[in-house]
Amino acid sequence: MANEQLREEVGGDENETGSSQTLSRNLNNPQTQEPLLQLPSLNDCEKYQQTTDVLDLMGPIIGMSPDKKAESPGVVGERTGLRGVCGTLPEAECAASPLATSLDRSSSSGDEELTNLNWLHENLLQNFTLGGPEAQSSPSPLFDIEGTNGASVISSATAHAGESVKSKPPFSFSLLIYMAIEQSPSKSLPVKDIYGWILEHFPYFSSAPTGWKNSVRHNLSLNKCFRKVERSLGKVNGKGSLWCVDPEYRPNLIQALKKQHFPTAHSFCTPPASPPSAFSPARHLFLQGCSLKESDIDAATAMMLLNSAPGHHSDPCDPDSPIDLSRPDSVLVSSDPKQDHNYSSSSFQRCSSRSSSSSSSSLSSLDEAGCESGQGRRAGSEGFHSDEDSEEERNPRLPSLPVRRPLTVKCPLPVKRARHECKPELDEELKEAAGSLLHLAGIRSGLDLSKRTAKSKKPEKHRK
DNA sequence: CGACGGCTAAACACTG
DNA sequence: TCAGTGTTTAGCCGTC
Repeated sequence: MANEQLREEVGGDENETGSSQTLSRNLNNPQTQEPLLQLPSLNDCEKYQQTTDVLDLMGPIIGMSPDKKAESPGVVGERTGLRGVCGTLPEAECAASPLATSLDRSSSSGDEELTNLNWLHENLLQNFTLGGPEAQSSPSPLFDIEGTNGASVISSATAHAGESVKSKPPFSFSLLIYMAIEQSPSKSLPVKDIYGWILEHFPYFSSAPTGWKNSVRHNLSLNKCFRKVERSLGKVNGKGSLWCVDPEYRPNLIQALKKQHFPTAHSFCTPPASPPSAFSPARHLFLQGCSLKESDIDAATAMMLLNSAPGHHSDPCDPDSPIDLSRPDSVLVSSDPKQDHNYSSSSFQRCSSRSSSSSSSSLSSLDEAGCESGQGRRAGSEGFHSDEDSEEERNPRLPSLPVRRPLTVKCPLPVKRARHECKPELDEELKEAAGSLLHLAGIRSGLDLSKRTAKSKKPEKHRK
């Protein structure tokens, strides 16, 4: 039940050829069957391959090939990369996305300005298709990150990485979980699949002591960002629940991701060679599962942002909309380092707090559809605290998920309407995304990487 | 120095 | 019975 509804919500049946068909649906205008996104030519892709590595960065996270999915034990092969872009967005809105149109323009304009935002957007969205049929059909290495050619990319990166492959990822468990969940088409994963995703993307854990699984579960249980969704009728295999990201905390997680601290340098991160040099290290991000530069995480962040913003128009009232970049209080990127660790900024709550009328989030829908989690949220202590933790929220046994969180800012508009009303703000979203992309491109001032120290520098184990 | 975030370990209960 | 899952507690470390 839960699964079915989740799948319905994300816009497609995951079965059958699932990925490709769903991707087609997401890519094509349902009315005209015209492609919503003009995919660049192969030549373009190859050109980009020569000039940037950012796609390599995005690949494993955003659009791993279905083949890879199948290989992954934990990650059920029911995701498509593009889902992340338009998965929860009505196709019509995807079609109306200024981003899509701008991409059309840019992809045909032949603009080779490396710092051109269109180019960046194009690159990113190209990469968003990595997991889709285009990825499968395209012989371009860009679209075959993990396929035949991708293997070489990976091996190449691994060769560069050396020991770093076994380095601890610079992400916190909550972020790992978040990424795993966000990468799932249904935006929810069982613990096992979360394990699988982490293992797949961060080989470090494959050789790490199993304690990390405990940590994952610990995070899921304690971190308020994650919510448990009963599989209920949909349970086909095994025990356990599905876990999803609480939409209310999604911005927090994204900010956390954006602000994640990283090791500043790693031996394998070879100096960039091509013009968009700042992209170069990004190649290794999720292939290494470690050793990121801050620009790398910005890339990841940009991915996440784009994953949920342009084209995937956020409805400020729709918790299902990952983030509304147009809202200044949504993806709040504070310059205050103190806030970097304070994910509980009330503005987040304001922006993303679900209204009772906007409980159309995947989770809320699930909840309303009868798959009551029955667990509400526990009194999370780890992760992202809400300033508005009410007594109700602290009561882990209150089953009223949809109204679990007190409302602070109401969205006066019904979901559907609000979506339309927000469209003029897409420019702002694009600007936001552009900012992230500029970060991604290394066009940022004063990378104070030196300020940041590796969180994972402490030796594994042996601590106690 | 304290608060806080994060990680790890452990214990326990529940469930398939 | 067992393994997986979920929860809780405790302690430690690093950062601010």
